[in-house]
Amino acid sequence: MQKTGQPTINDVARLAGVSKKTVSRVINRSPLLNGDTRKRVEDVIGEIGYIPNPQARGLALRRNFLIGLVHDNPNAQTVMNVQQGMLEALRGSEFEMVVRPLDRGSATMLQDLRHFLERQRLFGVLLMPPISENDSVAALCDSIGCRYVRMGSVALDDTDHMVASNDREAVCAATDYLIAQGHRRIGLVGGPHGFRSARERRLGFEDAMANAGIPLPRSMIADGNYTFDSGLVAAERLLDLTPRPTAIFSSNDEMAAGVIHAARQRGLDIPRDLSIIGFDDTPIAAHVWPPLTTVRWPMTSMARSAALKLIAGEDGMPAEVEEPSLFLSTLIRRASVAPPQASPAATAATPSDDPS
Amino acid sequence: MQKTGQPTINDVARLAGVSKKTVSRVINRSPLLNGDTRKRVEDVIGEIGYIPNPQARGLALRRNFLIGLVHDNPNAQTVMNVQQGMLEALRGSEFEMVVRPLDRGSATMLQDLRHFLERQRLFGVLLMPPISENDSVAALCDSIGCRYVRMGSVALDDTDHMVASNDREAVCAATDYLIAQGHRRIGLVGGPHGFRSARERRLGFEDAMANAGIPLPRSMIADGNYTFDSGLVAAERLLDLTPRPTAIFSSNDEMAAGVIHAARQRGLDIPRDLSIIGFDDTPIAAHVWPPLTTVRWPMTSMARSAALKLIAGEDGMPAEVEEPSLFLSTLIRRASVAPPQASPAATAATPSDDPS
DNA sequence: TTGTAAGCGTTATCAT
DNA sequence: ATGATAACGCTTACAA
Repeated sequence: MQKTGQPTINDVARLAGVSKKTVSRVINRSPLLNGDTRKRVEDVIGEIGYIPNPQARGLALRRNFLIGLVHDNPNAQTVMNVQQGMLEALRGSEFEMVVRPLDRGSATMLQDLRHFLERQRLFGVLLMPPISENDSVAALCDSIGCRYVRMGSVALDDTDHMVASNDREAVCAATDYLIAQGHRRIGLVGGPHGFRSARERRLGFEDAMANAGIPLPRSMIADGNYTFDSGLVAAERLLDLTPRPTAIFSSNDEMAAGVIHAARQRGLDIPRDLSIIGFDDTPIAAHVWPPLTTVRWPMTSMARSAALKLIAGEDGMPAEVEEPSLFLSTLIRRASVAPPQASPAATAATPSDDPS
Repeated sequence: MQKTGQPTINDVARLAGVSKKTVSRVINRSPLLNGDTRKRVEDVIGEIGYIPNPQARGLALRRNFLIGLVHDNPNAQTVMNVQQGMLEALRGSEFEMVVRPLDRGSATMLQDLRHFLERQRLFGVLLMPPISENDSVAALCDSIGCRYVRMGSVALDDTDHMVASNDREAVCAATDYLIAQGHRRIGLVGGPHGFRSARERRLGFEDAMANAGIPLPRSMIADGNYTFDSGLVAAERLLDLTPRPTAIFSSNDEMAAGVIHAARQRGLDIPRDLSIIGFDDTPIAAHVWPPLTTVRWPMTSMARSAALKLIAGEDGMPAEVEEPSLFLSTLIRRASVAPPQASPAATAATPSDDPS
């Protein structure tokens, strides 16, 4: 035992009457080792509670046991779910997770990231959207020799470097559901320009409307920036229309909460006067009144797979993990959707496929 | 430059025509150094983009540049705010943050933590509530020689080892506000047993009622476990009372959201028929309908101070940072509180201090 | 003010 | 199958 309290490999070697290297072999599960010696060493290790020092190990191996999580503060719940997924994958491995928020807007963002990566010499990083959508970020990781996996709402890279959800199809299906309920005048509260997710969700919405042969005037689309307030403002614009929409798809839950507020401020009843669907299935969706029908994407599983891709071949993990790259979202039906009211000017087009 | 690509201290030394040690002195800002030499070395460092290797540094210094965040998944927003505060404090320093969720319920929780700390040899940890309330956790850190700072809703330790909010007083003030509005029949949705925060908040509530001379029958208190559903159930119990409460203080926002749902399901209007106050000021508070009056505690600032305490004296930080240990919460007044309706059986006591 | 030698705890190389 | 020896990149003695 050294003064630091923690026993070192030398202590083990001395006590077991072998060389450091032998102990090292035991630690690293070298196959060419006498069963006896191994046993003896393992016993000593157990007795004195020896734990290899990751710093020394990392130095000798010229590598590092840290995995970075790089994000640009999307909503808190998403980040937490991703952290949880990563940690699940890393659990039991020798890797730890270090978190690095970045300011997407900042001019020095790329520099900051480079500094971080070069300084810490991270083993790899998990890139969360929307930063993950930035190709130069991925290129930077590559050039520095830092592994990476990107999370996105659409395939952003080859399967070894990304996990993706199918936002476009999921929104299309959600909109189909609205249409199946009898809605024709459906508004879209879109996400911010430059966000791939916003684009995919909008495309999905347009797909559904086009498939149903419903014209989609530009006025039925109002963009927000994924915040509550922007959702409220966008909804006001939409609800000012005459005739006003009977349903609104919001590109995330937080904006959907804003839509609900806007509707409520006008005395509109949800879902009687207005149906609403959100996206993300954050806790807010279930806690809002009425509970919000929304699209759930498997962020935790995606993060877990992403992390597993990162450490594939390391630390006893199978060299070629075949983790999935594409993940499916599902529509969570709650109470914010109902067939449209038979109000004047409503069923202008086809009074057909009107369920229940 | 080595094969790894990154230049090392040797490269700098060679290029600058000095010894490693001199470069080391430059890096560590040693005072006894010829200005010329320093300049020359610094130039070389800048030119080749040398960055000291934290692993090697840590090994030589027998220390580590990682700060742990240990938590037991309270709500996501709280964890995110704390992470943000920590990161603000660590920004620009050589420290990184590694996150470690723990399962408070698990029998092996203490062992898990010990393993984590011994393996990683963390420089220090920030303990979030409710794990921070566990004295054996702090004792464990101590015994391992890992610095720690605890976050809590009341002073849990000496000022070097904790940051605390004043939950009791804050809840007392919030309840006073309800009383000042004219409420007399006020219910409490309490937090789970074993949580210090739950206890403090309840005490604050009782303080206010006692100060106002309002009797507080046991039936006016229903405990939940800080979740939406438990808040809903607790509220149902309270609202079943005859006469029913005209106001409810909920020990956190998530349960308050459950209270709102319960009230709405009975056709009660908020705040006309029922006033509600929550605690935490999570995003949910502002996004619920009506916007929730709630108590905000400065978690980000607390986390920042906690992290600064942790690294006091290190990395160029002043040796004796006098970071505050006690933090004040504030009541955020929104739309969920109003004077009680003049309904039958209501103003039994004093029809006095009735504002607005 | 600067350099030399030794060491931090581990692994790779090359013997034996 | 096992062990000396030299790294890994940096810092602390201790000299000069």
